[in-house]
Amino acid sequence: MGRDGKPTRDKILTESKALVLDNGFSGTSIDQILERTSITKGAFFYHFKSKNDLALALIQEHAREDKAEMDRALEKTEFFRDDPLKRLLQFVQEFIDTMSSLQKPYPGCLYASFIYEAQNFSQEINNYICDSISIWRDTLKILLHDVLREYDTRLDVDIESLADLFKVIFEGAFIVSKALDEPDVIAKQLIHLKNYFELVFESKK
Amino acid sequence: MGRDGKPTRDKILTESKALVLDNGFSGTSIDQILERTSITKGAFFYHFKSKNDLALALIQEHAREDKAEMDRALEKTEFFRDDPLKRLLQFVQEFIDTMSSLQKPYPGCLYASFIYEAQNFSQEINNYICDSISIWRDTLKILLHDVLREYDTRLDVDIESLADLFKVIFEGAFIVSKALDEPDVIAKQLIHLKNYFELVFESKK
DNA sequence: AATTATACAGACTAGTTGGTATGTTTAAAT
DNA sequence: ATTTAAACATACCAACTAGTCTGTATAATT
Repeated sequence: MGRDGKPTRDKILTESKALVLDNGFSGTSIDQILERTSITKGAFFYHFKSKNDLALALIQEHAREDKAEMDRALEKTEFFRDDPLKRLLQFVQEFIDTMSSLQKPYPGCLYASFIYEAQNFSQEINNYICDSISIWRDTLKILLHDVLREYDTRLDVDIESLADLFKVIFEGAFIVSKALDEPDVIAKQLIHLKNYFELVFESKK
Repeated sequence: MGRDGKPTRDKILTESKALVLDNGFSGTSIDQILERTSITKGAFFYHFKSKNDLALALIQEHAREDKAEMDRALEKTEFFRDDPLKRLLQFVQEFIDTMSSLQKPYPGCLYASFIYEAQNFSQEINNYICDSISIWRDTLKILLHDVLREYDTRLDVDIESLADLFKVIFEGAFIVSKALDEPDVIAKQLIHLKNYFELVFESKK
């Protein structure tokens, strides 16, 4: 009954995400999206009942991919579970590897883009962003507490904010990388995060 | 000849900056600005020949204040010039102090806001942002090289990216702070930067 | 007091915006 | 072959957008 709409919907999401990261959500018109996807208004409003509905779908999709990347890195580092610090360091290294082969600056993060025009969005969307970033905090907190069971810290550190530091550096690096048009900023900043982890923890005597 | 227009112009800049940080630049209409400032279209377009002209003025003004804060912190830490590490740490501490008394999340940074809709702006504006962030890099590089003359590093660090880390953490902390609606994120993240500086440098033997 | 340039007020416009209404095509199920 | 619902296409609209135009108030200068 009718043809398959998923490719169209996916195309809309992919192209509009790219447009939003360049122009902002308010700065991206539906007509622009239609041009990039070579579809028409009828098709667009068949898949999304409003522009705000597209925003919600964009964030949900981004949150899905975001969490998937986190889980992938978690799985790949399970091998080091016996040494929680090694695991933590390798966890960061996974993202260094991903980010060190960029030719152009990373297009950026939808969370950040949306946060800087948060008043245009429904509370539902803003909650979604809040929850998604909290997941990183909670996950990193677990990894850090595992480390603390076997390591001391060379100075007093607040673990919750140390968990946040991961996303903080990512988001900040995106912005500086885009501003300076230097793709390698992101990987280089993540190396400093890894350095900090290496320096702040020491084996219990 | 005619009355003083500076208060009006300043009011436009102040209110539109606040609006832009909440709604994005494209998401902020001139009518919104008129409502917030209680002026009329005639007054607005007397002071700014176009909306893009306002964008340029906003960035220039923000860059001015941004640099002023940096210079203020530099001056306040000149006292520690004999110990470059102490000076660097105190430099960071100055911003920790400023950011630790926030009741609401810091409204954010115009550079970041603009970067996420960069395609809507002229090259002149984007260059302005690039130059402004480069100033932080260059200034921190000087402070760091001063440190390196009297200290060793506990592990290999790239100085240029270490200089960038300052703005990276600031920008990232703004976003996470806004997303989670937690004002204290910024100061806490800056403390980690200070920690990192403390840990990475050690006195030459 | 008259002049003059500055600083603003407010009605107006052409183009763009998100969104709708109605019709048409597609392809699986009967 | 016919039906049927999903997947589009296209013309259209009201509201909003940035920007203009013409007129008026203000205050220092002559």
